[in-house]
Amino acid sequence: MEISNNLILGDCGEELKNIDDNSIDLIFTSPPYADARKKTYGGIQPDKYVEWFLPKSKEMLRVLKPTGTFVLNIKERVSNGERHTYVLELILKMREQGWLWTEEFIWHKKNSYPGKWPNRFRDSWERLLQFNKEKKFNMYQEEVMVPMGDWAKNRLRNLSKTDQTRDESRVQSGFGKNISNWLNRDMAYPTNVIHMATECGNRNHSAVFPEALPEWFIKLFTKEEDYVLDPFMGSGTTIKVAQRMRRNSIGIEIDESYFDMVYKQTAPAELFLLDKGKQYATSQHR
Amino acid sequence: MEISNNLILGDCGEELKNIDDNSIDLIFTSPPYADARKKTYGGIQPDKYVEWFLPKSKEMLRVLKPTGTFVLNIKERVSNGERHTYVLELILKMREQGWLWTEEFIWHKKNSYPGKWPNRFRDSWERLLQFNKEKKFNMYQEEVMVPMGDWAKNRLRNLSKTDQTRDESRVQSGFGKNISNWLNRDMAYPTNVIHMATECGNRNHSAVFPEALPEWFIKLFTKEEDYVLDPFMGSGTTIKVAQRMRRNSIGIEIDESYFDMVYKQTAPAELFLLDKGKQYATSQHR
DNA sequence: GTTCCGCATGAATCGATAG
DNA sequence: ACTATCGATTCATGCGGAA
Repeated sequence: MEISNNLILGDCGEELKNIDDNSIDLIFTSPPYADARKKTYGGIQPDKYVEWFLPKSKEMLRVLKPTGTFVLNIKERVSNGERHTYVLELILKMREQGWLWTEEFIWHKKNSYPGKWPNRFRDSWERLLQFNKEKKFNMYQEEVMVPMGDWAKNRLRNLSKTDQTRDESRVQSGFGKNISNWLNRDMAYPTNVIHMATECGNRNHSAVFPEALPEWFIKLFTKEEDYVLDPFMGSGTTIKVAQRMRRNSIGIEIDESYFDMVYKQTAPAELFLLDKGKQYATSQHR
Repeated sequence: MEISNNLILGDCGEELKNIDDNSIDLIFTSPPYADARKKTYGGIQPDKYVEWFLPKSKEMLRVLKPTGTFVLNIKERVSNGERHTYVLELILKMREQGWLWTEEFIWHKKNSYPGKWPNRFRDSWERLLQFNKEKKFNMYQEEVMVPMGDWAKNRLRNLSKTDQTRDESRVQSGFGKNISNWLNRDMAYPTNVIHMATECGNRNHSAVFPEALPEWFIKLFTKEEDYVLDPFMGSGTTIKVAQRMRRNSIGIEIDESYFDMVYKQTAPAELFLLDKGKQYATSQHR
């Protein structure tokens, strides 16, 4: 089966109109936050954010399948000493558009931006708002199961301290393999709090979220050959992960340099054939 | 200096009116959630929650000192497959009342309520909404500093393995003191995500939150002899912690059996004298 | 092949300074 | 007075070079 990767240069408010009704299984996106990324985006004023976003979310509602899910990564900025309320207002307005506000996941960023202020600590979480079109939607919970609670830690604690310290390599080699076998038998469902560090800027492409974040939601809400859309593609993290996971993907980006970067980085089919031994289609670019 | 502990039986909407303007340093409370605790609070309907709460928050605004803080522990319930929006609406309405929505802390509940649903994971976080009266408020950040990241681990790793394993008692006695000195110099400020397990319900009164939660905010926003108010006292966790920390406290509770329980459990002054060797006043009950 | 240390780098926020 | 820009603050992370 061919997997397509469709990259579109343009404003998603316009480009979304060319996408069919009820054709997308998962929309995962992180729109530019108000006043952030000024250089690449226009730097939307916090007070204008809702009216800027609503026409786009209306189109997203149209293109999403009834069984599909929209996951919106967003966080309000501090404005004049207060958290701005545009995200709250956005949720209320999107419900009026017809969206169901199913859940709010928390992304806990362990390595948040440093800094010190007299009246505030560092902000180390972001919202992952889950919206749906219908009450019944596709969710594949088993795909994101995790090793159970403190199980591993407890087992390790029971080993003598000497064993732990004297030969650390054990844990990473043969001994570790045993552990991972046991782990498979003791998996639990995750919660709505996701712990993930942001990727550090040492690599060239500094993405705003780590690949593991879209990967988690793609696993949870789609299966292979489903359609994933990111209307604010940016550095293309969501799209690249979707392609790697054999999901059809559509990415829209208004900034040409971002678009070109993703276009170049999108792996040609040959690489996938070598890496995975599976058959992939050549990426479709426009 | 005498520390008072004032317990009031009644509806906080009424009883708050007897409290002086600008007299409270910290309001920390967890109001009955919509539809929860039906027996004691009549089970406020989600759709009526905001209008039920607003008159009370108006009085809280009046009694809070300009330098004071209101921390509201709340989480919206699932209603008809969606997260209900009453918390969002409450924030917007409270801002119209004059409150500043300074920050939203996340309480990550490590051991959240178990359960499995087809379209939803376990809910393991709650909101801790920080409201203020003025942009400038009292905040004692140093009081809640935490050991810095992997610093301790790295330093410990540098010690010879033998020292770590051969004589553990060292770490806990003289040797340990050196370490804790270093730690004091290498503390970091916390973030706005608070990791805390809920207390297991072994004790009779199943408290809504662990003592460490109000303790953290009492440390952060008050000093000794300041005034702490909990208008929805419930099992009295906030009040008991405040008293232990030498803060004056006022607790209001509408349910008589809750009230009686806290009244009986509030430690008499003699116990505190023995425990701490400091002078405490006899608790004032009304 | 390891492990270790040094270093640059952020979806940030405040307060002061400048227009 | 109100907005725009800038410096100072701070810490988890992962890369590269060194031992």
